Amino acid sequence: MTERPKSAKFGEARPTIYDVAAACGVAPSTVSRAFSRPGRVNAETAERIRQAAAEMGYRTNPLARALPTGRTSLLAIIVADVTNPFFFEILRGAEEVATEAGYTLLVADVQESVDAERQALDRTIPMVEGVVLATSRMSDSSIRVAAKQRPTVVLNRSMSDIASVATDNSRGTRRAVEHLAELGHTTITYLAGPDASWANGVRWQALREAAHELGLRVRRLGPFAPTQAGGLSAAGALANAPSTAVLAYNDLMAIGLMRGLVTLGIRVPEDVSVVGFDNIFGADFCTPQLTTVAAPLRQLGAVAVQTLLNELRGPAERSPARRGPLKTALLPARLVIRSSTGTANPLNHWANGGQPARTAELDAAG
Amino acid sequence: MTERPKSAKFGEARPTIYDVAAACGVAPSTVSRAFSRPGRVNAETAERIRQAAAEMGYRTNPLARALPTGRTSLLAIIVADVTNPFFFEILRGAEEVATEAGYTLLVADVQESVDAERQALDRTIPMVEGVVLATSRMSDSSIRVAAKQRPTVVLNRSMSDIASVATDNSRGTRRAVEHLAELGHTTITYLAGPDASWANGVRWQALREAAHELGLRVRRLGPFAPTQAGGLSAAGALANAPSTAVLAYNDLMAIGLMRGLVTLGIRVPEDVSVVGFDNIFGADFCTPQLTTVAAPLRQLGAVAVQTLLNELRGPAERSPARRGPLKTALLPARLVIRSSTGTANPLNHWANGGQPARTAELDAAG
DNA sequence: ATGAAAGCGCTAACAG
DNA sequence: CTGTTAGCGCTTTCAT
Repeated sequence: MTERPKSAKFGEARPTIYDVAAACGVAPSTVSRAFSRPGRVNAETAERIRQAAAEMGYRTNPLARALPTGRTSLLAIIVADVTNPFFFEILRGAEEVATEAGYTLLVADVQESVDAERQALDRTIPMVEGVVLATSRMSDSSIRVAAKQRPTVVLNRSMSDIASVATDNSRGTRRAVEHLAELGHTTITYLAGPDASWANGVRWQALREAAHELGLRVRRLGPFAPTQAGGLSAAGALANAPSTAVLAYNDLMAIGLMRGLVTLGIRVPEDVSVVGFDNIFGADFCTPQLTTVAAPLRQLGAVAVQTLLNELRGPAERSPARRGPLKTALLPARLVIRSSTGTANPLNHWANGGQPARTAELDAAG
Repeated sequence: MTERPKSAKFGEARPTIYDVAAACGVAPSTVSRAFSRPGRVNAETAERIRQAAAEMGYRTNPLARALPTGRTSLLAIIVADVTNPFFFEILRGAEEVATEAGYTLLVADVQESVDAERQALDRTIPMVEGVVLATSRMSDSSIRVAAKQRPTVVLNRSMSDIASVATDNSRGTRRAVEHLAELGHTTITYLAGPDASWANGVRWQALREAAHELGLRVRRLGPFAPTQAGGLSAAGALANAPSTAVLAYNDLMAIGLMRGLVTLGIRVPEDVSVVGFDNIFGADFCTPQLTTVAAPLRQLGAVAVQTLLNELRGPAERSPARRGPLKTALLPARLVIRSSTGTANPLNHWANGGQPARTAELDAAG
């Protein structure tokens, strides 16, 4: 080992437990205990050790500690796209509880690529004690292999054999549908997101059920990219299949959609009402302000890490018996009504006079 | 060492170089070399080793490697607020080049708290090879103590003895002032951000200089929190000191300001033109769309990490001689003109009829 | 080109 | 309660 960062010009060769032990006339193991197992050492001795350590500027070396124990105090969170505002508050929530518990959070951005996701996992897993997969694009089986190596919890997804936490999309969707029904809309168009997205499936399904119960019809367009650009292109598709109410896969898409709509001369909410999902940063200042099913972002991140922490502490609990599938924690969503939704206009020229839909129009029960 | 994560139920006791060595009939050190020092071992032997390793599922243990060498392949980036869209693209850029170089990025959110920042540093420094401080709120001297422990680069700040990378705020500000001058504005109000912000000082200074040269007058209001809420309260302050043109410390504030202005019945850009800084996510879909001095966000993150990597490779370069201060890398900003700026209306009732300013009105040369 | 051996700094039995 | 003694898995002289 030639030039270690610490010896070269950085760190000035930090003292070790040996140095402290020598200075105090005790064994290194005692110093070790004084720091890692307070209580297992005589109060006075401990105090003497702490004192000396402080003076010498001793700091326990996390690497050296991690090697024999595996406790790195590191947790990883893999996000599909750091650039997506959806994750901001999730990260904040996750960091908060991780830090609180003495852990450091390692954030890996995989840019919506399954490949990058697998790589990130390969890279980080050996260094961390646990992983939270936020909106993973990987298959269930790939996730299971990761979960075999380290405690894992999935976010925004539901798996029967892996701890999961997600937004209660069904209830949220239902609230949105009710809102639209109250405004007099009779047909709702769903702008689909990625097929690989768990939430996409759940939202569509919930929409169909709620619509069925309330006697509304639904129709589906897409899939589109879950981005502003995706929403923009959805505007074109929608123009070919007019509708008075749209439920977009997420806010980003909804915002893009609205921008696309104005350029086509279609007004929101006069001509079309649009509802998004998530309530991300910006939903309150786009024009018109977006009505959306708000996900409890901060809480989602917090609960995910909390769950992970619990698994780290007592993995013995559910492992042996494995009685029945794990229930996924469903956090409540709430509908935030703003200005992008309005009463359905039965005389709406645009929605009634458009060309026939290019997409199959289904009865909700279909 | 009782139950290591790997032995319990996770990881199934991964094979070590000893296992691989035994399987190949070579010494462990040879296996080690085969992986860490390709070329220093016979091509055939190396191949044989790789083969066996692959079959046995051997993976080098980064922790064990890090202990003797200090090479953790970890870099830390400390951000003031993960929730601030300003950082999204910076993180993306940083992650990209870090990953590219085989490093993993550890993102720490310090929620705008100097205390949390110091803690985060304490926690991460021993585990990482280098640090980038993105928009640190700490004092120069605190930064220097960190830099003494690990290679460090500061982002959005300029220090003479620490590698720095920042946006060329002066030129950017100047472009904004020119734009406003062309539109016929004669007085520009600066909405100040945090005093502790380096960019805040630079922007204000540049504004004064540019205004002086172009014969405009300037005035300053604030400081305000660099958030939408801060901008909202600035709207009130501005109402007491009317102006036809405003330069806000950042986009978040500009957006908040515009929202506050509409509630006061003041129109943008008819009554006031507003210009922001950074061009964050949302600047293109707020109403009106924001004219702003765009920072090269992605590039900022990328260059910061790149600089750090360079320091990691050759710290010997500038250390001994230390000939003169380090020049900070200044990345070009560009003015993005959208809809929040318009021609000054000399008959503007609001700006001319308002109450006298509560804030000192200074001549640019003052 | 390869082997033998000595750690990196800390933790964890196992005695005493 | 504290000392002794082995390692954790890998890297790196130093020989051969």
